[in-house]
Amino acid sequence: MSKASITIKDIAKALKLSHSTISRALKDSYQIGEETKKRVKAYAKAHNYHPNLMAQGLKNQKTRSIGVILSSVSKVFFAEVITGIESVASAKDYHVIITQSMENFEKEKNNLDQLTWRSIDGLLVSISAQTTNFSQFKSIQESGTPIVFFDRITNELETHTVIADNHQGAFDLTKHLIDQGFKRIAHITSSEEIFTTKARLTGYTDALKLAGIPFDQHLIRYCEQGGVDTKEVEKQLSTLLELDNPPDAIFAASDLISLSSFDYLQQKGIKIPDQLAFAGFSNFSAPQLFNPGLTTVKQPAFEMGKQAMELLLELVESKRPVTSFKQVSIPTELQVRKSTSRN
Amino acid sequence: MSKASITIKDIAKALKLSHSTISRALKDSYQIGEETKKRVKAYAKAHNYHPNLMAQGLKNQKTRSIGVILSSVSKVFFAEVITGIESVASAKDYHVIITQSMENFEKEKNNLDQLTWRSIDGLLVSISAQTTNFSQFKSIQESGTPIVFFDRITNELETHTVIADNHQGAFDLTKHLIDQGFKRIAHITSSEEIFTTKARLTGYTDALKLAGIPFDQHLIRYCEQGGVDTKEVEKQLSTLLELDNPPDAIFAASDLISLSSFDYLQQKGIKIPDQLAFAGFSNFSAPQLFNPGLTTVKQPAFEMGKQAMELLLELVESKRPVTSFKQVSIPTELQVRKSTSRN
DNA sequence: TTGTACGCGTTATCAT
DNA sequence: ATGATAACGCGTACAA
Repeated sequence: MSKASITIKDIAKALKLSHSTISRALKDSYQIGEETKKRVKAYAKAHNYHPNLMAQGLKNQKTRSIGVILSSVSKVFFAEVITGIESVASAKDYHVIITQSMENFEKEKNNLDQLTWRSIDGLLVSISAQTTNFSQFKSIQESGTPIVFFDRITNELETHTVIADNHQGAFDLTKHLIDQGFKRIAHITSSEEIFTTKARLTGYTDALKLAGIPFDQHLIRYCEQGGVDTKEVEKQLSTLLELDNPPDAIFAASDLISLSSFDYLQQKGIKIPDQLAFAGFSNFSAPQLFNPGLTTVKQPAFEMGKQAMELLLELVESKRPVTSFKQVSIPTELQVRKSTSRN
Repeated sequence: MSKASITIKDIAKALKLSHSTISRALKDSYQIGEETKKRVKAYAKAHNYHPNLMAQGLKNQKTRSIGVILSSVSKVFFAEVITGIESVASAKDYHVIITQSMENFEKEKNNLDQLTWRSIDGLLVSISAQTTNFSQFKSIQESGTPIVFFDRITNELETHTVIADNHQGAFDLTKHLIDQGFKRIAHITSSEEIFTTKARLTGYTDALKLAGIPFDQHLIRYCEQGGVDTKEVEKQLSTLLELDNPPDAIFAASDLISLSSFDYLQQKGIKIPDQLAFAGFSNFSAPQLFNPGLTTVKQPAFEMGKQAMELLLELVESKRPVTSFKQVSIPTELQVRKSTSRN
């Protein structure tokens, strides 16, 4: 158990100074002589001194830890977001506690409780598909812990937000389908409530409008659980396929939904894109290897994580209360492949 | 900044007891009367008391945090491992600090330094493809911080290890290929040094031996960087394809290598499985959607993370030094799909 | 059965 | 320019 780590007191003894002098010298206090500073710093470096984070935290009421709530690390999108977050965190000596809500409101609440009593300095959240009540987030914010929302955001709280440009991504993809000659484009998406759903839906409708294609409510299918349950997606899909006037193209709104849908269509023996075109929002690592290659809208995951973390640390480290907030929106990237090509 | 969190002192004042009595009552000390215990606990619960982790840590020289080093969270395998780790951690009130080595020895060293001076209670490691020097791990272990290795392990340190049964997985896959009638099976794998490489290679050779197929050194190709660099994989592949007597099947040893290889073969217009069969170790979320569906050996990622964390916490929480160590090996799962079917 | 006093490593407020 | 001392919240040896 004996960590060989050295403390300020050790340095004080060795250099025959008081521990407060050491502390000040290490923080470059103006009250300490240059001579002493040098001696202290040299000794500290030589003996690989690092401040004890718990002692610092106890004193300053800061933990230098940031909580993150997202739906699941197994989604490539979030894995990349985490990498973005970490890149900022490690540079600024914060550490990151990641929790997964699995799209479940209760789990999200538990994570929130856990993180709260661990007394994190700040919180980064992509809200779950089930969440409609934000009182807990609000009370955390009011108690002084800054929150930044990313990906799945809300306007129930005033704070920084970071999203992919969902509207533009959905617009681009829909327009691409229209340009390919598809006319009945179905949109299978997540819970109606959440932010991304709305943004993507308007991107979709705007593209239709621009092309003069009438909007058909029957072509919009919601998955309340965001597609965690495969059955849910399959049900919506089969509803679509059984329409009197079925779609000729499908636009899936997320990784999970894309996956389940694509799988289901394959199983049903439906030929893509000949019988039905298919595309979706997705950050799969290898959509080109699918059968056929999958047209995707890719979200700038790393960049989103990075920027969200930067904004959060701004709030955390700000001396005075921040009152003006940024709504960052980062462009998506349309990658066209075989699954949407009209022969 | 004012967290509304309540402390032991607050409870003491409210109940007109000393703070040490409160502390003891909350830990069910035998020296405290049942009556008092009840009152204290009731009050604590009612006011949502939680011990301040930093104060506890400072006192006990424990952080209740566990460091993790792995190559990249963007690999589905590791994402699932993390979920397994977290499932144990959150149940036991530990938190997990995840760092990524990106298969780079220097980064691994930095992560190790970072984690060390954060004074973690234990360390979970899948070593990078480049690592050949274990002195830093050794000194951490000697200084009293327990380490458990998983996935990429080493026998340079004495400790618990958790792996997938790489030998069996490689054996099963190779045998499957042989049963399908393939005779020249190439194996494209990671750095020659690392543990998993060796285990998979012997699984491969054992299957060949059993079938009476001669071993051909030319069919074994190593990627020193573990496939982070696509070019590296492509080079090894093209070497294989240009052999006088080229392979009729390829067995890739990892996610990354599978991906790069499969992609390259597609680009070259090589028909799988007709011209060349293909299979690999991989935890892709949807190998069935590939073109063609990919035969894979899947590693029990969640289970590995879970067991590794459980073993680590055993060490961390053990009162007396542990001297006997477990080498856990968890079965892999062969999933046969089109990419290895002989017509 | 309960209270007092001290220490964990650091920082801040005094004083010198 | 430097030192002594208190405080952050908790746990525990020692007293009572």
